[in-house]
Amino acid sequence: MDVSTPSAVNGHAPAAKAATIRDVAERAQVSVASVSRVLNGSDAITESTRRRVLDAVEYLRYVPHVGARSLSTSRTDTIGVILPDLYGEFFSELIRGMDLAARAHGKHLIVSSSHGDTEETLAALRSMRGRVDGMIVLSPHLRAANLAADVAGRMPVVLMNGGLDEAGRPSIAIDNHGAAVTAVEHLRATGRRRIAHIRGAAGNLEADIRAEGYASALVDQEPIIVEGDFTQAAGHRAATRLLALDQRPDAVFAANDMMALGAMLAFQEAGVRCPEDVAVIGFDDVPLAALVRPTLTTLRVNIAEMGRRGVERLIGLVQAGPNGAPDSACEIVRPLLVERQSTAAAETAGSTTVNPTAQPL
Amino acid sequence: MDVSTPSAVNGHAPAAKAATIRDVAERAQVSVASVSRVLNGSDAITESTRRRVLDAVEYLRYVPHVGARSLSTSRTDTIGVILPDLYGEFFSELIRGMDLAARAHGKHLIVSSSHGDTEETLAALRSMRGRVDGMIVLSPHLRAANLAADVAGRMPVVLMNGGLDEAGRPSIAIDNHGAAVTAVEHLRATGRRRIAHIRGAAGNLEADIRAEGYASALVDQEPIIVEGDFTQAAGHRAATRLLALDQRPDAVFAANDMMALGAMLAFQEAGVRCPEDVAVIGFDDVPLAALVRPTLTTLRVNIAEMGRRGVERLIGLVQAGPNGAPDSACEIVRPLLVERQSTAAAETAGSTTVNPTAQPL
DNA sequence: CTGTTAGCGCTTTCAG
DNA sequence: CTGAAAGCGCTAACAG
Repeated sequence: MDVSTPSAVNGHAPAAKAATIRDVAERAQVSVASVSRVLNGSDAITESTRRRVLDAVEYLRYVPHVGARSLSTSRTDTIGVILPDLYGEFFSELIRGMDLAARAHGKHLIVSSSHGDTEETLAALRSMRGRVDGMIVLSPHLRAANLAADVAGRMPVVLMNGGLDEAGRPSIAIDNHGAAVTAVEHLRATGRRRIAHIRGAAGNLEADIRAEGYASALVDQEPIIVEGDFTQAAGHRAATRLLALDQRPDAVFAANDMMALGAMLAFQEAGVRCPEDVAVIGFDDVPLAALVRPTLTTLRVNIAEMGRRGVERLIGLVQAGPNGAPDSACEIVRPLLVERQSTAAAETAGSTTVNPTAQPL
Repeated sequence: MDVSTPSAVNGHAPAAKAATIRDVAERAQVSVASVSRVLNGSDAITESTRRRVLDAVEYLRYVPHVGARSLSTSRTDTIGVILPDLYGEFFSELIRGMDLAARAHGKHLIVSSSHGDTEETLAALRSMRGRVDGMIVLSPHLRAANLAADVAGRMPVVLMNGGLDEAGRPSIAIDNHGAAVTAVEHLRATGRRRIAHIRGAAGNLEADIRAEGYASALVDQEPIIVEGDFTQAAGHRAATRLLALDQRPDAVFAANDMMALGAMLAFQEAGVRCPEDVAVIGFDDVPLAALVRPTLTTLRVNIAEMGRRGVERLIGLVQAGPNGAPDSACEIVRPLLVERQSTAAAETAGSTTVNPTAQPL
């Protein structure tokens, strides 16, 4: 052993260049096939061969080249995720859930954001060819998502884009319509009779469905819908417009929590009390919802769980292979109503004068 | 053309199996080499060849197989990121910044979390071999990070683990010590004389350095340190313990914003006013910091920007190649003091009776 | 049980 | 300007 080589000191080969399976075979005096076998724990192998191989691996610090491996096995053990964006709690929770599930199955995750652009979605998808075994596509636009599924060709794809009408494609979607109805009904049940809606970005599928659900659940009133884009600032602006109305609403259903929070802030600034003067309900149940005062009633979506399910669904498809039973089901996630202070019943609300001097967090 | 094949209708080949470069060559009546040339825009190519190739590509919906390509070019155009966790705003912001930078340079991102475990960190690192051109490693433990850099062998690695003493390795770190000193000095400048510290998890490098910086900046007082773990709940517990002290502190420096918020909540519940009775300063400047009341003074770290810098640094290393000028610099990010209400000067604080009835968000 | 060998899909000399 | 052929590192028959 050439002790003059620095790294030879700790019994390792100089790592000028990463060792290949051939180097290992050579050093262990066996064929590459045997090395491969040992490393993949496949066949029966003589204990002595195994030892020699493992020693060589150790000595050379050999790490199999996944790229090469997947080229020959045509498996990558990686799943691709295409998101419209990476900003905000929704996506980070989703990724976390997916990562957890992926790890549990020994898969890798490769994430790409498309910035909501259909072209970019497709570009991202293409660039994943040969890099992943399957994909999960989130897109606020039905078209992009479906297109993506087409482009993918034989690669399994799970759609998670909020639409329920993914006929023929494996997908997971939130029951946006049903949840919106639940929101309105809850507001009515707590005594509100003039309910407004701050909707999400135009053209966004989920926003459309929630708005539609809202409208369909109204009783004795016309829809009062103001545009938003899922940001807190938009919620603030929308609420300001609502306040300027001749007939102010006594309740607001915001298409997500961040807008609900923005609206609450606007109300507060205007001296309009929540929930006494106006009730507010959000959607998502971001952690923040329980931290503000009044705490925010909302429709909880277990995002990480959705991510997990998406991954497991996809893994199922991958394992089934192209000849597996065709999976065309749309799994539905039903948001859960979480009642908090912001929609406390109108009649009892007035008496909720708990420690008015406290500095709410 | 076989019009009976469904997809032949829109002028495409049946996509039973993804087309390879050979299929394209065959259909275009050229060699695979020419196809490769056209696709890589390399050599000069006859216009007619180019056309034929592009037509074939279009017809076959050919997408190059990145895995195969990288096997022969030994480039992957992908950078790997190993994080201790994926939970919370810090990491999502970091990933967002990294993604932005990666996209800007036409690179992909592959993220893996190690759950803080050194073994897992190494495993993740190994599994990235051949999949990435370089890595960014975040680890709260110096050891894991350094080990990782070793294991990586010839692969460029940028460390982002909070330690400043990464002698000999390219790295990016927050000036935790300096920022902690700034926090203490700010508290003193606003009249506080008995400053406590809620520290981060034991064994966490950043937590250690912040605590040390805190202690070093004290004047005329002994350190008052209570343990935390970066969660809001820990901040709450820690504050409760501080309140039980014989001599209550008149200021608290929490090692991050979430703990600061938890502490504020605890103070509020105990009827202790902030900032009048006790000032609170956090670290990070999460969005929430500006939304609570009182708004939270904190040390802002531009996380997305850090992510961007990490990626660009790594890309630089990758392009420089193994023979590039050795880069052993530690880039330092200095947090910025953002003064808000939670540390308003003691003497003026009393008069800040702005609209006490407002429902703070 | 182990070695030989033919690819996986692509890039890249090296000759025409 | 274009084609033939040699790999990149690994796996998986197929023989021994």
